[in-house]
Amino acid sequence: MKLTTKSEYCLLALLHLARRQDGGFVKIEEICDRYEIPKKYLELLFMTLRQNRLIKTRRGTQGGYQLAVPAGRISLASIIRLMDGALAPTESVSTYFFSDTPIAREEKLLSVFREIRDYIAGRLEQITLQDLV
Amino acid sequence: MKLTTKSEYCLLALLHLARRQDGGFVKIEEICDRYEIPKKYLELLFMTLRQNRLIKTRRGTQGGYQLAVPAGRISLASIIRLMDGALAPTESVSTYFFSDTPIAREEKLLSVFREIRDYIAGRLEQITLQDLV
DNA sequence: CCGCTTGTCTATAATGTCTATAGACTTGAT
DNA sequence: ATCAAGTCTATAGACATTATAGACAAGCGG
Repeated sequence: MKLTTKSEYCLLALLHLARRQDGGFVKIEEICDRYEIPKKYLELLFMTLRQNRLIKTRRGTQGGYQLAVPAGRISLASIIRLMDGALAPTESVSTYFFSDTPIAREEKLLSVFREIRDYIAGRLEQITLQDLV
Repeated sequence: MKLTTKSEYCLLALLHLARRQDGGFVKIEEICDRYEIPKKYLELLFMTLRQNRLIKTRRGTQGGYQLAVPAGRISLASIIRLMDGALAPTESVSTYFFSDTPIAREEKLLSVFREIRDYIAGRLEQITLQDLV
């Protein structure tokens, strides 16, 4: 796992939406202003979030974004996997993004990194946006 | 932290040297053959390991590489930091490679990733090549 | 000393990923 | 109708990754 701005921007943006869940739709510019995120870039990232049903949108005046699911049901793991892929330190110990890497044949090395992956995944699956509001 | 082939190749190569510590110098070709590593690439990586005193070399016939330090004194953390940088999932929670990233202002998010960083670093600092021989 | 073998070092190239930006299009409210 | 938002596809610049090439240096065996 390595967080890029994709995950980081989305974590911030979704957290912002979680905090404004009461009101209507939140304009993207509000989020960009608050966290200094390039607007066009966040729009791109939001497309992915929307296609994966994490957020709902409305167009036009009064348009914007809101969470499509209660904040308590969106884990940090799901956000990061969506934006940056595997939580594991290397894909040879990844559950959802498995592929062979050079260390694949050294079982002891693998088990070290599997243990780390399990810790990370366990932790990030447990924590939701609600916990951070 | 994200392992690239740099770390993975070096972990394998150093582990191989750890297993052949008794004999003399190990030729790079032996390692490359065993793990299917491009020779010129591993030579490049070995330069870094050598400049950081993890390995010693001898040139010419009977030349090759060997560990410069007992296997029990080389942690996985030191290898990975050298080749791939921060163990932390993002540099805003990294001790040795700190820099600002977008999530820097959200203290709760930071603490989640700090906890993960601490786990990874603790684990990888504890495990040495000797443990994997 | 010669010639072979092995490591050293610098430069560079191919490919992929990250981080956007541009611009034409769609939808909804008034 | 018009304006204000989001949608979508394409593309580009910078950087990282993964090497490869080639000239050089050092050690060994005769």
